[in-house]
Amino acid sequence: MGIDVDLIGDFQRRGLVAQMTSGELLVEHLREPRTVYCGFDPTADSLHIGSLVPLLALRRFQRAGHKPLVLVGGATGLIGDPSEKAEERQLNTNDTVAEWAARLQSQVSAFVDFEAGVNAAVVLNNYDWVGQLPVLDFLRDVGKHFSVNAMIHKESVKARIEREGAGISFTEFSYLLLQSFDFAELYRRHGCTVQIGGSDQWGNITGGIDLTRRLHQAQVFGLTLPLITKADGSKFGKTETGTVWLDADKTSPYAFYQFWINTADEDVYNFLRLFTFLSVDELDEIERADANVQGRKSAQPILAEEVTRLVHGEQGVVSARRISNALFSGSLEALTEGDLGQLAQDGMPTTRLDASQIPLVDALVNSGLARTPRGEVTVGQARKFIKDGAITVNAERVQDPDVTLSRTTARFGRYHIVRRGKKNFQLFVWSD
RNA sequence: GGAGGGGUUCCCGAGUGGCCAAAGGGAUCAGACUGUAAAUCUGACGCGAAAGCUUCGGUGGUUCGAAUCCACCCCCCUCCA
Repeated sequence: MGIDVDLIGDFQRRGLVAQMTSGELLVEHLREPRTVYCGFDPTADSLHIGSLVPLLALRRFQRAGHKPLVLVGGATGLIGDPSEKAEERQLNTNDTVAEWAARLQSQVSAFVDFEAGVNAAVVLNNYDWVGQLPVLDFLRDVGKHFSVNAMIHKESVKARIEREGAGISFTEFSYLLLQSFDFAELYRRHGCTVQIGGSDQWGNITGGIDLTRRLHQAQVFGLTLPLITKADGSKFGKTETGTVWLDADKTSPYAFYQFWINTADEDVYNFLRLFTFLSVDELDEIERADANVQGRKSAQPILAEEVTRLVHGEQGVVSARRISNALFSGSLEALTEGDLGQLAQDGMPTTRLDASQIPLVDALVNSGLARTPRGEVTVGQARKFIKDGAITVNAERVQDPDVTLSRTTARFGRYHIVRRGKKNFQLFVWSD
């Protein structure tokens, strides 16, 4: 397999480079097949879309002929990276972190290729080399190479020291040493010479570069990826329902697809560059074509399909698209009994009903549709939505707050599709 | 240690005895328009169907009545030492 010597050029054209060490040397270095790593700490039971750019970047390296190491931070996750938090974090228990680490291992595996021969991916857990490390060895062999004077000037540490009422514990302060040691250790064990990560990882990466030079007299490299920003300044990756997770059980493929299809025009071409493998030329073509389109741009559906396919596979795309088409094409009446059953299968938000009837207000509350702007679910909000004309039952607007849902009004005696606002749907299924 | 300034509803920020559930802006949600967009316009925005109930750092007090006055306490900021 040949090496794509223009990998960094492609990264730059996509806007995927925040910082990199010795640019010229790195480009030169990547003319040969190399081993590159990126770490993911288990801070939750799933990664979210914030980790997507680094994951895909690893895959870009692999496609260019390099060998990706995906590091799950079973050890570092026990400590907590101060660069990710404005305040000292609560430590999670060993069991919790171990369980999360195991989950992440299988999750990240979907993003790289293990059958690629010489540059097949490897998933590692840094607990394997840090977990049993004698503290005295660590302090003498690793700690000796770090200057506290320099460390307190690192961005992440400085912010915490200067922040009123926050501070930083020795535990988190030493995070840098652990991650630096990872890089040195991956160099020693796997010949890994490149580390990538989010832009907040720059300090941790350069720490590893320095340590590797001191321990092994070797030149290794680092590259950070940009923080994803939106044109309107709001935070990327959040919806009114919360974080967009990669785990299908936490964020369904349908919800995931919807997140992307709702991308603003001002962001969508940029996101296509960051989150898909379509070539820059193809993307330019899409943008050019869209410029002449008056209505719906073609970019959002492309983005949604590409990213959903990467995360949830072809099946995820098919079901997400099936639900989306059913709900947003405006022809709910056309759905057959089989279609409705499929929607539930596909992971459309569903509530099961046991009684023979239920007041619409209660249904809105039980399903969580009656969510106030503040995030609470109340009866009052349910009534308000109905009065405001925000509620639709089986495609018909309902404005009487005393309406009751029953089997007799259900489609095929089983289904009610309730919509709140423009794009919040809930499928109610009456049990047999 | 001394001298000032301040803590108001998700955020910013008015309000200094009743007309205050508390101006205005932002965020959010909904309606109209539209492309499941942006911009714009409209409405909602403590809880409650309502009566009413609970809010203005905390605890007490004055008063017919307090976010507004008094006492003490907690926290933040600025300046001086």
